[in-house]
Amino acid sequence: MTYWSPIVGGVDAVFKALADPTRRDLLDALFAEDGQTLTALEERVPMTRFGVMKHLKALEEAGLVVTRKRGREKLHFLNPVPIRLIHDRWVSKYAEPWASALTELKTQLEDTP
Amino acid sequence: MTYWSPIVGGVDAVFKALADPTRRDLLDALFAEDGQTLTALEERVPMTRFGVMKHLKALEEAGLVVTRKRGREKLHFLNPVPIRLIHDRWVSKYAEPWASALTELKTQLEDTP
DNA sequence: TTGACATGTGACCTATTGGTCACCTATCGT
DNA sequence: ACGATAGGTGACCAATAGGTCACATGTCAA
Repeated sequence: MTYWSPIVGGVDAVFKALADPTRRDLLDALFAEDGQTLTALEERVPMTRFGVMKHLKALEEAGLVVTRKRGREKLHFLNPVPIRLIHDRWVSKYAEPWASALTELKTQLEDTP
Repeated sequence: MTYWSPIVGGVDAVFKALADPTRRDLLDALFAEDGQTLTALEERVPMTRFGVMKHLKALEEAGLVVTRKRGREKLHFLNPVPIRLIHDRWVSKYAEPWASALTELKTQLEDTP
């Protein structure tokens, strides 16, 4: 069951969105400076405005980016919620057991005289 | 600088590998039961052996799966290291500030009389 | 040794994706 | 009102990815 999901296209959309290096670069750009406009982001990436627009659309549909319009410009903000959900519900599943296995090993070693 | 990398194709390969639902299913299958063979995994997924092979190859090149040969069979094991690296170096960057922002807010609220 | 079994390779096709462009709408400043 | 600026749409193309198949190699078990 899903309690609340800002992820329109589901988990799959988030993973797919993160799969492209350009989109990760855009997230990095927004992480460095939030609320940037399309034309500002366009300069950060070797691509025409239209390519950037498509990537931003993918990020937005995945819920990784939220937007607000101010006059004729569109401001883009990073939304960490989906990536946090991915982490909590999926990444931790694989990463944690390994970490705890290490911890157990450590404990075991320390407990052995 | 990279200290040690089991990720052959780099971070990008890992993200790309995780982007496909079939490959995530395969990881789930290996998470449920480690060391499965190709034909065993084939039954878990609506696809021919060859499709599964390609997906496993992608997972292996991303370092998410490691293999061992036993006679004529090839055993597949889940490797949590790359996903852990992704988490530590990338996911946490976006997820953590948000979490700490919440924590700060909480602290602030509690400190206000 | 012979047949069944487990996996591997390369060609092949189709659907999807990344990227560009011509053209269009809306808003700003003067 | 005007040109300049910010963003949007749909068509289009090339590259890649997902999937299947014919065929081929290595390994087990009787």
